[in-house]
Amino acid sequence: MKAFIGTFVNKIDAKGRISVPAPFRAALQAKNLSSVAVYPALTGPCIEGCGLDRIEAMVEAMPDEPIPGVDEDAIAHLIFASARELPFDGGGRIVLPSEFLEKAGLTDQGAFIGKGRTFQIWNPPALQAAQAEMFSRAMAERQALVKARQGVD
Amino acid sequence: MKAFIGTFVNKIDAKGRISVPAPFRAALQAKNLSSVAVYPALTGPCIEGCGLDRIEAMVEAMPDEPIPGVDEDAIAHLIFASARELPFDGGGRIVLPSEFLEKAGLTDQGAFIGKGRTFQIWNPPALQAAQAEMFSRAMAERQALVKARQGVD
DNA sequence: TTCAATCCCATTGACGCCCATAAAATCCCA
DNA sequence: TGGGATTTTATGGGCGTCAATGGGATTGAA
Repeated sequence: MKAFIGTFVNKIDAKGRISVPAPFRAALQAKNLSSVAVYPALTGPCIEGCGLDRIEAMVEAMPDEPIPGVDEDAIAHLIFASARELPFDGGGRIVLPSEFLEKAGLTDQGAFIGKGRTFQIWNPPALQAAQAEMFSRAMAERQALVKARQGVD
Repeated sequence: MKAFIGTFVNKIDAKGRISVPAPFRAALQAKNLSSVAVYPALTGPCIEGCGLDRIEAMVEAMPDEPIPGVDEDAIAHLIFASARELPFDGGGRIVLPSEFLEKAGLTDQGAFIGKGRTFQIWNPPALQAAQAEMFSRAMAERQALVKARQGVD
């Protein structure tokens, strides 16, 4: 399976259009998809996307019960209800609805980042800040591990 | 499995191209790969690379849940999002994106060093300095061991 | 009719692909 | 074993293609 890998910053034009990076399109077209499914991310101030097939797989994976559990109901609201299918235009672009632009604080540029099975679209400065913090946290934990080992040896 | 072994210093031309050492290419072509996956190293001022298969294996190994954990999310950001797939040209070269050149302080030369399952690309002087420091630290620990033994004997 | 969404076409600039050269390593045979 | 021939590698440069982007035309709905 082709994964979503890499970071690509593209422009958002006056019509709200943005080019989906060619590698991401290729990954989707390998599954005969000509659109992306997009929904607000649950992990940060950005929007998340994937192939429609993954959404449908999530539906299949949900238990089908007369009275859904609280978590299932929440996921249904947060993902299924909030998701939109955005088809590519001839140039490989999608039109971002205004709700999504607002949710992610997008104005003139959008940063596509691959996250494996999914990708996200960020406001570039916000992405910078979020990743810088993750990086320093990772370094700090590495230091903590080194320190812990020193106590052991 | 063929490992990445050895050190090779190659030129970076005006287009940002650099030849991947033939032994490394051979290791990748043994897996039918015609590209490398490259990402900023978490351990030092250099960039790290491997076959795309290794990245995709990491993707497969990640749990596929609607709401990822904080650690999974961080890995996705620091590896998947930060990685780029760089295909070989006819001569076995890759073009290094400017983010990577900056991250590793690369200008006119790059030093490929094999690290087993992965390899790294360094600014040659920075590599010298880092290796010298590792060497002296190893020697210092050796001295400490010698001293400890003296107390025992 | 007016607005919005979708489709189509044009531009341009980057990137992939090709070939050409030179140096180095390897091979082969005397 | 030595020297020449051949292959592989590293590197430079040019050209064509495709991706990203902008703008206009067409369709459909309010």
